[in-house]
Amino acid sequence: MDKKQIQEQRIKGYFIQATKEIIKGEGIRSLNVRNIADKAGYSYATLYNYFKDAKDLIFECVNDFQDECQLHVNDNTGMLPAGPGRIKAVALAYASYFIEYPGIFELFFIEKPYNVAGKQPTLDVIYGFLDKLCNDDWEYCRSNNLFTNAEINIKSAQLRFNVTGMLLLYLNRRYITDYKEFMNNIGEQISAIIDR
Amino acid sequence: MDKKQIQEQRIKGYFIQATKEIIKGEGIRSLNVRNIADKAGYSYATLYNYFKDAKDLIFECVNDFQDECQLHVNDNTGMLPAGPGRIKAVALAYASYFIEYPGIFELFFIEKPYNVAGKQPTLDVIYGFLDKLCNDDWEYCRSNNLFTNAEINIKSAQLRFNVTGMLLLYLNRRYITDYKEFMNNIGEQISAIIDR
DNA sequence: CTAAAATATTGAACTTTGTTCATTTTACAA
DNA sequence: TTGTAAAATGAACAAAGTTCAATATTTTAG
Repeated sequence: MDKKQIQEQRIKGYFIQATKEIIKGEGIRSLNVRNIADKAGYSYATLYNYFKDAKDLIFECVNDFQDECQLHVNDNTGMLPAGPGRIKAVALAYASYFIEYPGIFELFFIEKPYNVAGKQPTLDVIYGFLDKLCNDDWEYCRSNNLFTNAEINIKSAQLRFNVTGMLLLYLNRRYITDYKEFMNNIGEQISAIIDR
Repeated sequence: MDKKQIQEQRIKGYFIQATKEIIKGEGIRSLNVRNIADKAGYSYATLYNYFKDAKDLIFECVNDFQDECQLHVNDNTGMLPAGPGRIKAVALAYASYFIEYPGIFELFFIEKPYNVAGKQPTLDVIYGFLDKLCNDDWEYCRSNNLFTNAEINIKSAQLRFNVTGMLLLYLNRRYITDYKEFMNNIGEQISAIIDR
């Protein structure tokens, strides 16, 4: 029965791939079961043989997007030396990823899964994602006594909440400015947090 | 033609009142033109004689909710002396308002109006709302040399972004904790910002 | 006061989207 | 080759936003 599982995973993959393309292209708002299925080369009804519902399918994309975001961050910060400077660069790269793909921000932070219990692990990793990206650098700061444990706890939390809030306000047009100015502002905020 | 305008405003008011009740009660997700019209005592089609579309109607609620939130904040902080201590209390009361009415947070920060140009003034006042609530206290800090202008700019921005981010993560279940613990955490964050 | 004109209200109907299910198609083992 | 299990599918339904022609009400002119 192993063949069956391979085939099932492959077809799930087609739907997930189609969903990811639409989220990255037109965004989450123009996502619907019919255009997902079209792009995957199946009928919309077939989708329900592989996923409980549409929410279930789109939350399957979270892990892939996290991997992709991590790559983007590594590409932009991997050459920097560990420490506070790289934390700033990581946070900036993290923000720029979501600005490039607003639909992914919506999926990560705004979309509500119907069945919260089943999706809780996914929601947890979203919450801790930026911390995970900075983990090595926080460890570096700790072991080199650049910050105390208490400082690290405060700073990492401030980074997480501040960046999330800025992105929400910017992407939802409550915070009107252009990209360049926004990146300057978020850089200032990040520096204010890290540099004390 | 003044009578006409009074009548039109009155009927718009019935729809707005109905919408506000549903947002505060069942939340934005169970809001639809048919249950709004039912509660207002009209047909759903009548709604379109008074509002361009459903988005237009629900954004009309923003001002009323801001007034209500301001009252809530004043009730909880009006007796305190102006200054940094009251800024903390205002930010906490502001957060507690949105926690009591998650639907109002969604309306303020997540809901997207189709016609962004027409709604931009509303979006601007949402962005500056917390700053407005704290305005007297920031002025107090400035004139008493408790903080420099630069500090006030940084701190007010940090407060705005940090509180918005925490509320988003908490209300959308990325940040799993109970109400009491959350209020402790947000108090710590606010203190870290204000107390330097 | 009445009839015509203007205005307001309304349900029917259309669109879009998510979902279910009975039916058809396909794959495969005997 | 054929019978059966699995997979794929379109028809159909529900919920929601929106439009519009028809109906009801109000206002106005004679």
